[in-house]
Amino acid sequence: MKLGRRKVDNPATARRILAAAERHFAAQGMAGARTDEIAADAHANKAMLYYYFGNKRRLHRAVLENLFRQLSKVVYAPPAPDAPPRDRLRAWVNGYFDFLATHPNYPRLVQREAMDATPKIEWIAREYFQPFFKHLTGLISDGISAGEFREVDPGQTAFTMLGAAAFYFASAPVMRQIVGHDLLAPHALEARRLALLDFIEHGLHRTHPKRMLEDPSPARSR
Amino acid sequence: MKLGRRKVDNPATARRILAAAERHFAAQGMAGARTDEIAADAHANKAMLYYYFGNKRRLHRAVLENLFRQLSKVVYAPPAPDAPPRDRLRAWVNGYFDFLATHPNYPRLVQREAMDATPKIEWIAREYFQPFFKHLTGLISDGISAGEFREVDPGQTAFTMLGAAAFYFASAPVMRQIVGHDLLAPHALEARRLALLDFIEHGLHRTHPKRMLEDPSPARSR
DNA sequence: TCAATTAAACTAACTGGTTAGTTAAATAAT
DNA sequence: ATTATTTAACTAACCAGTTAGTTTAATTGA
Repeated sequence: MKLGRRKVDNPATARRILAAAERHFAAQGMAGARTDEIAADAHANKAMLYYYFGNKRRLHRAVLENLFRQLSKVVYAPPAPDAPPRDRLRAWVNGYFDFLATHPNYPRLVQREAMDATPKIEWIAREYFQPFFKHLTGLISDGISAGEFREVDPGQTAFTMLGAAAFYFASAPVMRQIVGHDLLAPHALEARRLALLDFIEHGLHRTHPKRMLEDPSPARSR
Repeated sequence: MKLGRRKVDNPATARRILAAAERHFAAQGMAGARTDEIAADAHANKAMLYYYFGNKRRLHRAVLENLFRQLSKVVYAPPAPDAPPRDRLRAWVNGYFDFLATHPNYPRLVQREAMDATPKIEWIAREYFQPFFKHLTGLISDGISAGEFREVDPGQTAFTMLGAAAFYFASAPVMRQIVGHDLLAPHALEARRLALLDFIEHGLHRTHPKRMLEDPSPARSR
């Protein structure tokens, strides 16, 4: 009789713990993060972590699910279902980019999971990565069918796009030391967005219209 | 003056430990890897790990330096110093790709370090990442100056290229579950190489000559 | 040639600090 | 009054690092 009666919905303590755990898991990884430090960072007693989340692994999972849920809302929303593939793909990239920019912990958390060979996180692949990936390849396929994109391999192109986007954010901590400025600063982010869209534009499209850079999209959140 | 048993410079045990540590650090991270498991995997007594490498952190550092040394040999070698930038960049991409393909632990090890915000690994950035990055941006700048490439931002383009290459390899463990086949299998790697070169070609060059896909490069190792 | 010598290479068992997870009791909320 | 929330103190396991001693092999000297 496991009654999952926990009112884990709202309590401020649970939210503080979740936020602190997100930071620590992103920075140190699941194995490197310390429950004592998470609790201290959340201004909570360590026992609260177990009271609300059971154990370290389930806390980690809760962090991931919380982020995936937020991402799903943003990235699957069709801003203009009947718009040309070119615009729909650009809107998707902008949406994904905005999410990465506003959730700086996400790329590192996910990259860490993606590098883990253990099948213990198989649910992540099935539940989130797979639909996410299929959605992107679908957008690319649509563009090819419509004759707007070159006849690239959608899967390969999806890898390239995801890598180009995720690597920038995941590597930001070290790259700061290399390029000498903060990659996550607002103006750096806008430069990255434009460069990304520009490169995709030229790599993917048969023709290179100027409009992709003008950015009049209704999908942009900011 | 000389007495006793002669010291052999690179004992088999030390090499076995280094190889096992590379696998474990890549798969589990520095914090997640267990010294007992590394020693067992290397068929060595755990004390040998400390005998040869001092402690866990120095073993980890030795793993990284060993790989960086190998990479440096491959990726800075100018196959044809006076060749056109287009060819030099393609040779560079091929060399880097070959290194990633033949050293599957490297991308995950490096990505893990890149995500760490701690300045304890500042030597990596200064000693290896910085020259590596500068070299790539230099190649791109040369191509722009020569009028062969579009006037892109070299730094942004380097991020895109590195991300597109590294993400594929670093994410291979999970992506296998998503796309249903092994991304590191020989035919998958060749497909990835071609897709990468093709996308860079179209994203970077002013014109899109067919020859980039023919691959008659002398820089290819296989 | 062959034992004595010396340093390198190795092993099994141990240690102590760290860390995930628990408990029992107190307080706040309904 | 009963349940939800919070706390300090506790415990058991884990795990990096050590130690004390053994084996192997190169070198020396008679």
